[in-house]
Amino acid sequence: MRIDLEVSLDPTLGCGQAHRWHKLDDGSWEGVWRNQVVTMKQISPTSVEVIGTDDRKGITRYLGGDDDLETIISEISKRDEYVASLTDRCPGMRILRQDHWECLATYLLATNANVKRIGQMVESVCDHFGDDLGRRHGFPTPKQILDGCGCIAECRLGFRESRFITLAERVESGDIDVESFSEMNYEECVAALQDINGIGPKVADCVALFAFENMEAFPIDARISKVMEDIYGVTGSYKAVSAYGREKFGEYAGYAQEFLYHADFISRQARSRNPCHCSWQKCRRSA
DNA sequence: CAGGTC
DNA sequence: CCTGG
Repeated sequence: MRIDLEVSLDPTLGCGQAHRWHKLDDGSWEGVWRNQVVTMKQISPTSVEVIGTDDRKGITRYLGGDDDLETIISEISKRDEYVASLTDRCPGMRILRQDHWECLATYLLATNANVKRIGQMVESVCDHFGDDLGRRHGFPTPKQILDGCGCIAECRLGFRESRFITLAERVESGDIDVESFSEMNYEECVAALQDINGIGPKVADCVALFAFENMEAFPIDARISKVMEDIYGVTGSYKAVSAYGREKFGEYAGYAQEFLYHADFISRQARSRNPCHCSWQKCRRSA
């Protein structure tokens, strides 16, 4: 199935928003979406070939296809020159609309772990408890996790394990109604999320942005924290830096965050691959 | 020490 | 604090 949409899969699927997409040797992306093994391949800047589902509307929505990129980019660009300069470099990057439960449970595991390790933990949890889909496993429901939780130690979640089980219990019992979060505005949503053990301000912002469509959320992770200091000279508490981002970039601050994140990701990647960039700077300085 | 949280 | 790159 071919989808005509301005979207760039590499920065959208491969930069840490969601954790189940793997890039295959042929350049396509394989992941699991709604318990279907889905493959997406970039055909042109404005079209992708999707295999594994025929839900055109659903997958388009998942890819953030309902967002008007032109409006969003113009809005965040007029608020900041630096972000404006980044948007051209990364056309078609979008914010995903992830499954509510999967996103929440995944980001609960994301504390104090690097991207690679988050992916390992998530994949392990899926392999242990999720539906067998052939090549991959689905993301488990709360019930599947609780039914199989005797062997959860094998997933090696560390100190996140008990939080993960407790979350599954609270959702399964109805104590937490995940769907109710989508009715809330940003402040309410983040506050409700932070009532969950193991979820602080950073994870709450990520889930509010990537699952519950609060596009003004501005999550501050280690990378963005450095960017905010280096580019804008902003330091301080999580609350302060995040509020600065929301106020500066406005209702689409989450998109601004993704552009800042992606630009830093690319520049660090280039620096580590090309050490002579550093020596060039030294030469220049000594000259 | 790592995309934090208790 | 768990665990692993």
